[in-house]
Amino acid sequence: MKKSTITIYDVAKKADVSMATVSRVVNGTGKVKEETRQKVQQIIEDMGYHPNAVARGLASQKTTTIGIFLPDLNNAYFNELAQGIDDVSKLYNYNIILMSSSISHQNEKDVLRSLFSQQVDGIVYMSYDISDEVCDLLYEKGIPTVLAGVIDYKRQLPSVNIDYKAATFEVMERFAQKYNSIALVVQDKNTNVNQDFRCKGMAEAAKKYPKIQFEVIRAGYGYENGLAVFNEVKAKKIQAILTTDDSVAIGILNAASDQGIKIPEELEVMSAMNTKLALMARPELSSISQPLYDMGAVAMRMLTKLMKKEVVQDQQVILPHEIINRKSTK
Amino acid sequence: MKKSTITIYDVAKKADVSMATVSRVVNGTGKVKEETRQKVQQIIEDMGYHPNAVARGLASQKTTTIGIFLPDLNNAYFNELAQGIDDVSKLYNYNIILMSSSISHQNEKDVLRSLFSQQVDGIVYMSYDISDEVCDLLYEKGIPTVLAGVIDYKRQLPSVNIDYKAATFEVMERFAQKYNSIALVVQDKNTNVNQDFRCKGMAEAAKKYPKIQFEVIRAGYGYENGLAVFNEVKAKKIQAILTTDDSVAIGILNAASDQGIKIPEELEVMSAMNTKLALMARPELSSISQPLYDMGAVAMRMLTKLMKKEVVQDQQVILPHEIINRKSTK
DNA sequence: TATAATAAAGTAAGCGTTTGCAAAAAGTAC
DNA sequence: GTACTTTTTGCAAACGCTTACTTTATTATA
Repeated sequence: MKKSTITIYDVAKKADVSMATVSRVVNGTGKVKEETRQKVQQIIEDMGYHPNAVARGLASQKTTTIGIFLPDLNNAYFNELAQGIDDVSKLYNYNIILMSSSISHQNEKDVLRSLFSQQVDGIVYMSYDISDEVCDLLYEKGIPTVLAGVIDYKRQLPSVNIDYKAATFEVMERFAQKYNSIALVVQDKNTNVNQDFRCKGMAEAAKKYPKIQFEVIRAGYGYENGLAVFNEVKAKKIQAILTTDDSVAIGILNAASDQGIKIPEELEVMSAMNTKLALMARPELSSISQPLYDMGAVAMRMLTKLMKKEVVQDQQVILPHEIINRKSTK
Repeated sequence: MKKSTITIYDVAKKADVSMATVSRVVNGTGKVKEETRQKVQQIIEDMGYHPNAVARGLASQKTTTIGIFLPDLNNAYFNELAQGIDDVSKLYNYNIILMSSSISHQNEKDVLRSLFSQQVDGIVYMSYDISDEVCDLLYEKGIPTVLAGVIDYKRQLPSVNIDYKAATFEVMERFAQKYNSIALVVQDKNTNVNQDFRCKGMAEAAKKYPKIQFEVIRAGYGYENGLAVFNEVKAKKIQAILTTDDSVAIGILNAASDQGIKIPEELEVMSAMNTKLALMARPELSSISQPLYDMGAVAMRMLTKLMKKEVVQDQQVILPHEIINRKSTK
């Protein structure tokens, strides 16, 4: 155990200056004579003084802390986003308070409120979707917030995404040129905007290719659900499939292989997350590539601007996507 | 934008009591007459008052926040541990400040100090290993800390682990009964205690089975390194291999398949993390199972006790491991 | 050299809570 | 009704730092 904490006051006394001066050299604010600056700096180092972030937060009403909200700590999609956020936040010296809501939307508002009471300077919100309620709460609170990989219906909140609708359409169109039975696997949430966009993309394709049969299959997230959904795929004689979640796709892939169905010859599978799982799958998983890391990074960068009250003209960022053909599509 | 924040003072005024009383009902501390309690409670709800965690932290010297330190945000191993931590922390109403050190040990101490200045009540430290320096820093600071999935040489710090040496020995022994050329893939850090234990486990097996050739292969973490390491495996005609990292194992698996090497017939592969990746691999990856989620949970539980200054008799927890045979071993 | 600017340093009032201690109120026992 | 407990409450001092404002020192200007 060390001796009790050293405060700015201790430093001031030892340096024979006022706390204000010490504060100034610590923060680099205001004018301080170079000479005193050095003296104080030296003493700070000698004493091993480290400012108390909590006190600072209370006094300045800024915590240099941002809240990151995500539904699941153990999910490659959010983790890659989070990594982008984390790296940029480091660049700007922000600390991160993590809040996971573990699936249920129920307590989301409480979680958020807890973030508020922590006085975070800003929030990056990630999720499969965002409810109007949450969106309003965030908006009304007036605390800088940006959505990453998710978008709200009303477009009240700044966000960083790809164009889900267009991406889906592209894939669907490509499939439509070769097959007549195509499926989109979508998660069974009701209020999911992102999924909505995907469905719209498919609808558009369906309109353009009226003879082709387009199917929506609803399934949960995760590998097991992919495994499970394969039977439906098989029963319906689907020839090509687009999923949202890599784990689901891999489930389908593996279920197919296990049953001796050849991929991509008998079934083409494309996913839409392009996490690093895609490379580990066999056959390697084709995917719409969302630049997850970049999305996180851009979101965080935007948030720093918002927190500094800089004007950000385009608050609805759409990053380019790609379609990456690996071995699960022809 | 909402009207400016409501403080405990506002509530007190409206309820016509002192701040002290409001504080008491908020925290459930001290005696308050049931009648006033209800009145105040009501007003709190009506006004939508939420205590300011920062001020509270400053006044009480407790932030109900713990720091989680990990090297990589996007790594299934740490994520599963983190999930265990997160769930338990939720149970006890602790918030989480996340700090990732992104690989380099360089700035670890700074990162930790930043955690200190945030006045966290406790720390869960995860990493591939822990340097003596960091260990001492943590120890001297006297802030409750527990290591999860890692152990320090000196055993100064409480920790939760499996018995790496024994687990390795078991696998090695099993391999030794069938083959005469066996490898252990280990990460090329110098000061890695966990790896050390593994090597010791192998050494023991080597001693017991002197005719068998045991090999240590050094490689970095991650899928690509697994891919890369396969050539060495092949060149040395290794027949069975144990890796630390699932991604590395999958790299080996895939490289082998890609080159037409049959697994497990021509090469047995076992890993030691048993993240959910193991199930997604084809063939499914056999693995020593570390109960990662539980390790995280136990670590966090222990931390709560430490923070409450309860005595914890056994501070070096060893959780049982299993050897799970899937399809990559016979 | 006097005077206006400007730079450097200090003062002290917060920031929103908690909490030890004291005061007031409500019970009890006689 | 008095004296003494025991509850309830309120007061006000921290907690460690920032920052508007003031004072003092320094430099530039004429």
